[in-house]
Amino acid sequence: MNMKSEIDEIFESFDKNKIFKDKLLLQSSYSPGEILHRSQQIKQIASILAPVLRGEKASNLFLYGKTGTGKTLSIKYVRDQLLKRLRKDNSFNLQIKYLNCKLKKVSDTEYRILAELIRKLGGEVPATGLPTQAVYTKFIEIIDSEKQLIVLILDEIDQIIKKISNDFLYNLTRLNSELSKTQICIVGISNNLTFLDDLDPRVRSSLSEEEVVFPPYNALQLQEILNKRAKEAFKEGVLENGVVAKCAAYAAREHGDARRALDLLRISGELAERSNSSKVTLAHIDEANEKIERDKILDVIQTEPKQFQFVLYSIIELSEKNQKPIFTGDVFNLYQDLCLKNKTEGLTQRRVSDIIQEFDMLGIINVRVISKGRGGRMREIRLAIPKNLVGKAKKIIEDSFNYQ
DNA sequence: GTCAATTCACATGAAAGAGACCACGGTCTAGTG
DNA sequence: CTAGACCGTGGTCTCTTTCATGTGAATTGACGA
Repeated sequence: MNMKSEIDEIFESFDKNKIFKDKLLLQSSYSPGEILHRSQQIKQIASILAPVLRGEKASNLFLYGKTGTGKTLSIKYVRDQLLKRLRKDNSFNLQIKYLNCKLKKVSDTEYRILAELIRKLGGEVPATGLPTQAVYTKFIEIIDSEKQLIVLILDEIDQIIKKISNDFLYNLTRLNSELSKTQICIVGISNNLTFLDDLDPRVRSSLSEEEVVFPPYNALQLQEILNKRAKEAFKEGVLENGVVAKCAAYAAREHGDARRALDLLRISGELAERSNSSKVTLAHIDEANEKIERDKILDVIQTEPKQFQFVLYSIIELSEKNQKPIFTGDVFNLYQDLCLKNKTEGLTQRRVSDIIQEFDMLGIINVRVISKGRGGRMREIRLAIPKNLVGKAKKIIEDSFNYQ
């Protein structure tokens, strides 16, 4: 977004780097050689998937746990170990493919998931234009072209259900019966604990032949994880006493999310670096915590399409004017005025209603459906942007008004 | 006073349209031998 | 004769509209005490 400050940031950290030794270790994409507090789960996964080493189909596996509890990390670790072991004894063809269903370019449709899978398996599919059935056929073709064993790891598998339907997974689980040579084994990962309940029973039983649960880390475990990485990532002595503990405590409060803890630590370090401090202090953590929150919100606002921004602007205006909670009708009216003033075609109330709901999901507003008896039934909307950000948010939207 | 029907102002769902993008196969055109 | 330009058809995707149905409780009005 603001390119300049990002560039500055990079230059500075190269220029007079007093804080970091190796920042990469704090990036969420980094996978450590050793995973703390997950040996139990990793052992489980390994023993369930072990049959593939003999060329047999393993049970379908289902992993669940909240975000940042090491699911992805663990499965990738096991995958790497399996592949490493395999190389020594290459008597059959094993493929382990990891696919995150939530990535923007992937998610959403059956077509794209299949296309992405095909691409991972070395095929070519155009981004659009083909009938879905054709892609499906091609998928089967490419899988079944030779005798092999495939392990499909589908991360954030709950997204598939939400966006597409049960049918897709159902087809996937039944794939084996359509294949003549190849066998396929599915590992589903979800951070939605209730996900299994909404699942079609047929899918559920076959998808979760085996389950592994990832409990959240507690503050102590988080601390150990952070400590281990911090030792490598930071220069000696730059962390003030209690910094790690505080990061861990913050993250533990957010259902033990290790990724969050690492982000917090990294951004604290960056802030310290930028403010030319030689130490990362407790204050930096608070600052970082705020920054993460702020960036998240402002970024969302900025990248939202125009109509969404109009709606949000209406909400902001209204909630600034009166302290009382506001309702769908108010927002829609003001929104229409706004469109009129800007000579823009407005959306229908149906659509605006959906937009409001989407904002709720993004966490920018809080919404509750209430009934005022004969006064009707509507959403009660409250802005969830911190007060000190409202002005900034408004400005962002105003700026983007002026651009067109 | 009580109880069921009514009514409001939307929420929520389903389906379908518009417009952008794209692949594929067929046809046309121009360049080549 | 053939490679490449061009076009029409039919597909997906996203955002949106249209039409339909659902919904929770205040209000109403009939009813009985």
